[in-house]
Amino acid sequence: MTDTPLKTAPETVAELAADTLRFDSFGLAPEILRALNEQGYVHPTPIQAQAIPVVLQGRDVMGAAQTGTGKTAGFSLPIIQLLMAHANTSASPARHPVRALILTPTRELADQVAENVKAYSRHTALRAAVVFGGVDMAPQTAILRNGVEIVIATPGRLLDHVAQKSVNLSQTQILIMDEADRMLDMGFLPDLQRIINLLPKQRQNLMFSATFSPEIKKLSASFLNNPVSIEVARSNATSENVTQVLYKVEEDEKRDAVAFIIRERGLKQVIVFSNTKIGASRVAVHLVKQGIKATAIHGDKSQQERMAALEAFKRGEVEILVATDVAARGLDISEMPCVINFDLPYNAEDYVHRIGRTGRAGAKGDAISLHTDKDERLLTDIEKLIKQKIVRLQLAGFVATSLHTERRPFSNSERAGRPSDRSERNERPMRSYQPPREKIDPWFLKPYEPSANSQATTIKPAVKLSVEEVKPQKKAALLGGLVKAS
DNA sequence: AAAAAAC
Repeated sequence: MTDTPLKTAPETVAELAADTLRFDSFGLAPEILRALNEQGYVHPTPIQAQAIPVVLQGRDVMGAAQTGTGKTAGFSLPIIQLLMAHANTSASPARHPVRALILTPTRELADQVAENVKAYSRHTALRAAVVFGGVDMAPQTAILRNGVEIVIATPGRLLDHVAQKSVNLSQTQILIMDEADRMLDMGFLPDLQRIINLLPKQRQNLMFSATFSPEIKKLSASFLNNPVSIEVARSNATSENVTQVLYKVEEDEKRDAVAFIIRERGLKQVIVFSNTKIGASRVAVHLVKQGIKATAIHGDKSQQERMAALEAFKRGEVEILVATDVAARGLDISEMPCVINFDLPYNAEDYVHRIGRTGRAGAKGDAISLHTDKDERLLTDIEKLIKQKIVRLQLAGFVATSLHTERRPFSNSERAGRPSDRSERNERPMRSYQPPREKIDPWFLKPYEPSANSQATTIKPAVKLSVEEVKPQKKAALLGGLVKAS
């Protein structure tokens, strides 16, 4: 499925090992290998190479892996194998006990994991069902009552089915918690605890998390039994394939800035992240008004609308998906060349997740974030977490230039003495800014000079731009902010 | 502070 990344040159020992390995060297059943063959998969990814043998041994696993690493296949292939190998050992097969349970934090992710599991198990007798809220319960109930071995679920709806007695978890041998850090963030712990109380004490546990916070370590210590740690990417690290930049704008310029960036770079298949549901909707509306094919996806939309938006985006009918953090994790959408943070996320970890939507599977990606004066603290948190400084650039036509009374970029001399606060300038923001259509290059960059050992030095802009020196005092101010951070 | 997830 789209879950398995393309191969790139091996870099780590694990990757080297994975390169010489083939799926048929794990002792997987012919039915599974056949499904893999049909999809053209021969070599496992690093996390698959590490996870498959360990899961097959029946060990608990704590996996630190971002999406796009082949994580889903990493756990679903061996659990399919385990369930096949120990088929029908249940004393009461008529009761159709669920034998493996996969929990995810969002409905879309549940759906996606289910699609993968179904594809990998299609030649086996195993049945899988996906269960999440926002849609009619009756069809789910019917499938569950008919009997399934594997359930993929969001916690709330699963507990609903438990209350209705349409699902029996008393003989579940394997529990998989996907995106466990997200589940904690979202306050799923009580539901998680309730579900775990329904499971047999003796079972195999697999927990996956993109980041490795103290809370996750605590959860792992309480739910996992002597787990094997599997780590592919450096934890809390962002992909080296992703070029990260920051553009400073004023709050009321953000929507225009996003439209501008999309148009100027000719971006297609971009996720724009907003911190709020209302913000996401507004940005989408604004982009549509500017003739950009955009739509919003967030938790206030019906499940039908959410699925339709995602489908339209995957098909390319919608080019810009404006999303809340509902889409930050897990969703595997191919060909994501760029992610834009309309707002910087409140949690630094969410930054990692959001920009993890691009630069997948060895491809290059751009992560563009807008920030305002108020975001300095968030920025220092983010830079601390990812252990690198993000290059700060300025966006022509914004902050200091043509959004205002004059519809052209300010000259250097004009810009130099200009107060940054709009009220001081006694100016009214322009409501709908139309970037110049002609071939006036509206971009300029003020490269922020990173500290000597910063990784940001390797970052190059994605578009050709003219470069201008940063004023010494401004540079000092920027540096000052960063020095305090580290 | 806000997002997500059950009716």
